[in-house]
Amino acid sequence: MATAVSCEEQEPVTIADRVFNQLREAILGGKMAPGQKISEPELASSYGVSRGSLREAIARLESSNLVERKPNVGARVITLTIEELMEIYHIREALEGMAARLAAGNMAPEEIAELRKIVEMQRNEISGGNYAYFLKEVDLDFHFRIIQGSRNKRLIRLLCKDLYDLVRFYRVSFSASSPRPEEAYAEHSAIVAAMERGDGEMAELLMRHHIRASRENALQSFEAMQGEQATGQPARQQREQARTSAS
Amino acid sequence: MATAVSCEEQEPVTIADRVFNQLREAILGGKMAPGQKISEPELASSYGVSRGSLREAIARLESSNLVERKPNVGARVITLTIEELMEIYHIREALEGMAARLAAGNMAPEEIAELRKIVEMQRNEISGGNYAYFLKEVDLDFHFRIIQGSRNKRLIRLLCKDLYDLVRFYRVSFSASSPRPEEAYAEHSAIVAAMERGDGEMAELLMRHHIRASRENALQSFEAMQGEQATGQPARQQREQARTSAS
DNA sequence: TCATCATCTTTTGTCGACAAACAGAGAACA
DNA sequence: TGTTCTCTGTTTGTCGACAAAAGATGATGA
Repeated sequence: MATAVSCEEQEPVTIADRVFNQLREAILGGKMAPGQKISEPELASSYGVSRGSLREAIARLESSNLVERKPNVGARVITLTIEELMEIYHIREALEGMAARLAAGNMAPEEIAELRKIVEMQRNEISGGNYAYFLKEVDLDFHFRIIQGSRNKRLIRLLCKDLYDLVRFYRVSFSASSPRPEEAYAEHSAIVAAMERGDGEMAELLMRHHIRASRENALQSFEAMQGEQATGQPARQQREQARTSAS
Repeated sequence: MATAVSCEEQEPVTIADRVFNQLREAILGGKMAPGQKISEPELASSYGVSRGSLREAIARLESSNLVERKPNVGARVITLTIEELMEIYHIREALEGMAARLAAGNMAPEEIAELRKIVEMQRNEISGGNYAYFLKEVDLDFHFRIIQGSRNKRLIRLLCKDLYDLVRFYRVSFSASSPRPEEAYAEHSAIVAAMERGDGEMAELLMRHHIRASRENALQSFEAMQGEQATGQPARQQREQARTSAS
């Protein structure tokens, strides 16, 4: 069973495609700081392409909400505020709730069985005390599979292509969302249970509860971080701590 | 009181902006048929701009989901199938439901009072037997104001900029969504009543019910249209009938 | 007559160059 | 000393031209 279903990113066929992917990875990987200016001539020579191709790549980054462009001024990597992150969580709550409802009616029993396996894998990792990177991947896999299970192509594109890039970017720039793996496991398990019964309405309610809890948790850990930063404690330590977390 | 709040479209500052707006209007206005090929040289000379600017406009149309582009092949105006329209309705149900919930908590009492006025205006139009274009505008205004009332900028952009263009395009290409103004009025009124009580949860439920009813209605009228087309009756007549409808 | 292949035309992707707009440094003035 | 204006350097927006790829057309063979 392949973990990291992710969302299929078609491989680049044109130069602008390749540059877009590279820039996207650079931003999501933290190699470009939030708010950083994007200089067209500089990047063009850096990637060895012309400015035209680079501009097309930037246009696609803009439509992915990863950069902001102002006319006659240029493009900058976005800077996510905590308010915008809360906005994204509200949208995720609505959309992934709908995705869970649809998935409960559309996923084949075998697919739901795989979902159950993923959740149990998550439990084993937790009981082994493993709060590491792998756990976060499994968590993403869980959410992605349900989204795919909705069979709603536009919903899939909206969540995977537009919103989850922002979620990843947030994790990089804030290095946040503190660990609550036990709660996440219990909530995931309940969602799968509802889907196993074919209860789409309940699956939606549980998914919305799950994401709402994530949002409140993210807000609290952000405010705690702000407080500690104000006291002069270096933020580095919390970041290291938060890095080993899931959902 | 200004009707047609619409969503603020900033006026063009650059040439690509202007061409984008013109093309967008052409597509939404039905001047470009669904599935029509977009020839870059032809359109460039037609609008009197270079191919580079036109390509940027097309890229923005693509990010608005109004055209589809294949590498080395070109761009075509999208063709909405009934399945895709149903997908959009599901997304609207989730997102506008959330918008109504948030709006109930965030809109000022005066704003809600204006909303009530809009709904009553709708009732007067209906009792006057006026099922015309104006009624559809009022309906859009109602939905837009609630979306704006959510105060969630990303949600606003998502619904206004991405989804509602598609809804408009659907109305043009299918000329559909049959009239059910009385039901729409009752549902709108109930939504506002919930907001007047500050009951966000109920506002969400009612909004979701409203959009779900619209979806089922659209599906039924589509199937009826298909059936009548199969019997040989010209579709023109139904289109004329459907044109004088709301939500 | 139909299928297949070669050739040609059209269209897209890519590139470099020019003009307009913005940003910053330095000078002039209150 | 602080503010404003100007000048200059850089960056963005726009354009036309070239190369590669897709699609169309006609020719050839079964």
